[in-house]
Amino acid sequence: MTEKQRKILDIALELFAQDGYNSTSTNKIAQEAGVSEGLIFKHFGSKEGLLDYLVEEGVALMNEELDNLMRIENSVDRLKATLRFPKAVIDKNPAYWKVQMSIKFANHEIVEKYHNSSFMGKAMGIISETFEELNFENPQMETQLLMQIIASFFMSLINDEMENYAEMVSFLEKKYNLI
Amino acid sequence: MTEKQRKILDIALELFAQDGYNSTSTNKIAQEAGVSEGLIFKHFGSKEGLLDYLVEEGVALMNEELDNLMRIENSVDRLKATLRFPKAVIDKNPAYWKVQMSIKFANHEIVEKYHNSSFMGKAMGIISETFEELNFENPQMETQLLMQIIASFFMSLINDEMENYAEMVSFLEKKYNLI
DNA sequence: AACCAAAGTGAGTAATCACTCACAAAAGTA
DNA sequence: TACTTTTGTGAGTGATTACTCACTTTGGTT
Repeated sequence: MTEKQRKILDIALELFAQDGYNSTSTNKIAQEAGVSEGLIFKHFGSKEGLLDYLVEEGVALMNEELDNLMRIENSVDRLKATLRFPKAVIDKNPAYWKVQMSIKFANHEIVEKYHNSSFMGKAMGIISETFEELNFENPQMETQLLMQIIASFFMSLINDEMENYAEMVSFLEKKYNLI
Repeated sequence: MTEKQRKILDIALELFAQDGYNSTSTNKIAQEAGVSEGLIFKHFGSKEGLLDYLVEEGVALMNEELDNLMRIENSVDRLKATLRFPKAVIDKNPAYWKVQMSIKFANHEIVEKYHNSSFMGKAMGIISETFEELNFENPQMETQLLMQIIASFFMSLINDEMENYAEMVSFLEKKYNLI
């Protein structure tokens, strides 16, 4: 990976997150990266190829975080960490998830392409296992509900719409009897 | 409102919902509506003016639905109806909410403009009042959590990602002791 | 030094975009 | 009927878009 190649990716990620994929021109990316526009296409083939690369990086990051979560042995601690997961992940790399969200609703064809490589399955596995270990009455529905809640937290955090995240976490900890 | 004016709105709503606002050209709207492209601008000023009109219609629809919800006297029944609210609303007019979601993440400037006219405040008022009437221990946090859950349901339903909505509703009814 | 593949350039291109405008048809209104 | 207003047309425009291509520069190998 060349220095300029990395620069293109970094600037593209920043601009995609800030202005959206569709509203960011390859011309602007080239200018801000201090690079000729042609180089983008030499390296990534197309604008969508550039997005592909960034999405893959995001997926890799998310899988890493999920692996860390999975490694927590104690079920109670794992569930606690799961509740804190959205904020922890977003604080590390907000741009990747802003891009993911912006394409999820705007570009239907592109979303279809990425849908398979989703990490939802892995996340569901972790949560499901946790609720089973904790002997919840209906682990499947508990899993599905918590997945919804976490997804919603992701969206709110990306839009800076959740000031009292910590309070919400401790509220949920009480509900789940984790004290 | 002219016949052609209504036709433009209907087609625009359909195409915005299907392909997204940015990916829908005024040319295509005109063609599918059987109307000259100029007429769109004569009636709505700009492409964004057309979107404004549709968003206002959506806001009016949502406020109507919220008023209906508010009119339910019995707290238990109102909370039950609140849980069914997302599916009930989306089943009636899916296109409006697909458009709302697609612009929420793609067009940052446009979102800012609509953010004030949000009906979130009204929804929060209804739910908050319900939890207080039902003597929940922490009505504020309960409200915020349920708002998140409902928002998540909206998103999942729009993307056709929730097959067992009914099961989820009855699961939540048990959780909230509504049986 | 001679050579070559990869990295990098930047002017150019065809397509698409939202939007304009001079004009025509239709619909009131008197 | 004579008029004004509203509704409607469609060719045209400048700006922007993603992408191409002929070419140059750079870095490493023999």
